[in-house]
Order: sequence, then structure tokens, then C-alpha cells
Amino acid sequence: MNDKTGRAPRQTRAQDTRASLLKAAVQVFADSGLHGGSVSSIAKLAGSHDRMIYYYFGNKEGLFVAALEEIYRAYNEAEARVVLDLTSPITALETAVIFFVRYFRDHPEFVTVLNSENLHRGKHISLSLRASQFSKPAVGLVQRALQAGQRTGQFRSEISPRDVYVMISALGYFYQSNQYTLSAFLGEPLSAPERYLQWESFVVQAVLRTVTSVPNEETSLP
Amino acid sequence: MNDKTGRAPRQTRAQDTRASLLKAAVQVFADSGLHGGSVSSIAKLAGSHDRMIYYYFGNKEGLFVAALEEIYRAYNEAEARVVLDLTSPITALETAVIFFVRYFRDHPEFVTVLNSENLHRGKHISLSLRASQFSKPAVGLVQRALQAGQRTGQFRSEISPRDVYVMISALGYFYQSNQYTLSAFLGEPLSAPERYLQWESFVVQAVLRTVTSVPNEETSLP
DNA sequence: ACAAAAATGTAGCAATCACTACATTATGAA
DNA sequence: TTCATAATGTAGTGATTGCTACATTTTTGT
Repeated sequence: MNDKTGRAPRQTRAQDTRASLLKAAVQVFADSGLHGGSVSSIAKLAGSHDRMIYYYFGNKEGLFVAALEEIYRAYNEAEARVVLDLTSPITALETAVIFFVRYFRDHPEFVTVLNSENLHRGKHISLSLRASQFSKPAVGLVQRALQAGQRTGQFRSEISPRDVYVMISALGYFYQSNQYTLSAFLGEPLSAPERYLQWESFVVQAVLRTVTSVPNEETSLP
Repeated sequence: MNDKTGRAPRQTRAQDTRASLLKAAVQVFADSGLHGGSVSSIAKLAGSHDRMIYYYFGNKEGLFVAALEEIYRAYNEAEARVVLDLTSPITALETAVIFFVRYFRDHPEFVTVLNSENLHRGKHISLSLRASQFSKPAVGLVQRALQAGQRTGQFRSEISPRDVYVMISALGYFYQSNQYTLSAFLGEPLSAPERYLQWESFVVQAVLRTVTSVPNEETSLP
């Protein structure tokens, strides 16, 4: 695949250039927002030139749209790897909850880039044609766990998967997104590992208590 | 109080200048973030000059700190006006939940300015000496309702007021903060009044189910 | 009445921004 | 080999930014 100089073929290097610009864009936009992150700083971080951003993405907004699609793609990809044991709906829902909460904790770039997009009132996500494809898998994860429990009668039938998905997202996302103002507000660092674990088990409890048909004191973690 | 020209005294006009600059700053920072909002646009909106921002607030960051303190002040003031009927803990908690959820809905500037501050990792709130005073009232509202229910045995004793406060905030805040990406993601406008009301009652249910000792199907709204 | 100071107005500076014109190199198709 | 073009590099441009020097007006304490 290499030419006689031992270097990768031009097309491969071109794809590398595009990919590294996109990766750098996610990083910089996550760190500084759409306005705060400069095109030149992205190019520099990628080891390239501003010029190439316009070559591959048209303009700064085009790069931001691509960055948005990239974080959604990674989110969906991670979620597709989650395996639910539907023979135990409670365990399945617990698995889903823990996946989402930890995803937001471990991917702050997902959280901050989405915040930036919401500051701009969803202007760019609506430009993306791929946006509508993104939702199905994530809500589907919650839906599968929920429906399994509804079939066994363990979960309430009137509960909407969307509400539960938004609830889980809210509890995981907000804790990460607002950790700095919350920590100052409450006077304790929410990023401390033991504090985080306590929150995680609280969220699992809250979600289970919200959806279970015959709420039981023993639905909480041991 | 007026001089012979019929105009307000100089000191009053000076306070007006400062106040209108601060109000404009909250608006502009809420709309465009710290980086996105320019000093000159704030001055223009306030009917003043850039010069006065530096005169009253030192620099742009000083103005942002003042804007942060202002939205927290308004938040605390609103919360101090909430009256809880502690003879009925369930009603009291429900009142608190509805207050918080509606506050975030009706004050998007509170949400977006806090998001901007969290993007900057709480750099400015930690500069503010007044920051630590802000938390007590808000958590106190939840705490009073919770303790009332714990005394009657209706609420679980092992529940932490802070977790419940964070839970309520998360559910109300996230729905507002991420409404644009969520609406695109779920394919339905979350800002629609009937959709919002459904969410509100879902949140009330979720919180009550999380904290009640002997969970009961009838704790939900009629 | 007068001087110190508070408050405001004007004009502009240096730096950074997104973006582009133009040139150059490397590559694959013929 | 030749040639069209994909990919990259260089050097800017005009606009906007946060901020400041300097001047002016208005008020207040004595």
C-alpha cells in the first residue's frame, strides 16, 4: 500500500488530515465553545493549516456541524455495544442507566459541545440531514428494558420510554455539565469518586422507583 | 429629589447606568455566551458606552462575575417567596418541584449563563465571594419539605436533601437547557405546552416515588 | 466660590478573528 | 510521459475585538 518513499499513499494521508482536523475540532469546541474556539487553534492542534479546514469543511460552521455529527456517531456506537439481559428487566434497566450516566461522565466533550449547540438554539443540528437517524438507538436501549419489564408486569404500563430516557439523560448529564457551579453552590466537589458513586446509585434507585409497578423497598442496591 | 432641570440627580442616573449595563450583560451573555457577547453590544443595548463597563466593572470578566451574581440573586429571591404548606409534606414537595421546574423554564438566561460558566470550569463563580451564600436557601426549600415528610414517616429517612435538590434541578434544568438538541433527537418539540405539562407531572411523580417510604400508586397526580 | 472628584464622552490602538487569493506539489488516468 | 486535478502551503485582508488614553461635564465638600 506504500509507495517507494515508504510513506502512506496520498489518499490515506488526506483522510488522516481530515480526521485529525475533525478530532481537533471536537476537542477545541468542547473546551471553548463555537465562538471561543478559533479555526487556527484547531488547525494547529491537528498539525495542519487553517486552509485545510475550509478545503474539507467549507467554513467554521461546517466544521461545527461535522463535529456535532461526530460526537453523536460515537454516542450511538457506544450505545450499540451495550448488552442488556432482558430476562431480568430490573438488571437491564440498571445496566442502561449506568451506561448513560458513565458515558456523560467519561465524555465531557459530548456534554459541552451539545451545550454549545443549544446555546445556538439547535441551529446546526437542524442543518444536518443525519440528525434524525441518531435518536432511535439511544431511546431504543431504554425502550427494550422498559418493555421487558412491562411484559412481566414489574414496570408500570403507562410509563413512556421517552420520559424515562430524558430522565436518565437529565440525571447523568446535569451532574457532569453543571459540576462546577453545583460544586461551588453546594460547597462540595461533585467530581470526587465516592460522591460520584453515591450519585450513581441514587440515580439507579430513582429511575427504578419511578418505573416499577409495585414499588418495593428492596429495589434499591444492596 | 430632582434638581431644577427636572432630571434625576446624578447619583440616581449613575446607578441607573450601572443597573442597565448589568441587565444588558445578563441578556447578551445569556444569548451569546461569554465569548460570543461583545462588550460594545452590551453597552449599546444598555444605551451607554463601552467605556462605562470598564468604569463600573473593571473588565469583561468583572462584568461576567457581576452578571453571575445577579442571576443567582434573582434565583434566591424568587425561591424565598415560595410558601410551603408543611402540614402536607407531599404537597409541599410538589410545590417545591413545580417552582424549580418552572423557574428554569421561565428564566432561560439563568440556564444559559450557568452553562457558559460551566464551560469555563467555574472560573468566575469561584472569584465571587458571595457565591457560597447562595446555596443555603435553595437546598433549604427542598430540605424543609423533606424533613416534614420524614417526621411523619411519609418520606424515607435515608434520603439526602442534596441528592433530591440535584435531582429536581437536573430534571427541570436539562429539559430547558437541552431542548433544541433533544427536540431534534426525539423528533418532537419539547417546548409545546402540552408536552411540557406532561413532563412537569412526570417529574413530580418521579421525585415523589423516589422519596416516599411506602410507595403508593396514588401518589401521582389525579 | 472653588477645587477635588465622580461620571461620561470620544477616538483610536493593537491583537485576533474568519476567510481567501494565489502558488506549489504530488498523484493517478490516459 | 503528459496532464488534469487533488491536496497542501504561504501570505495576506478587512472586520471586529477588548481595552485605554484623554478630554469634558457635572456634582459635592469646604
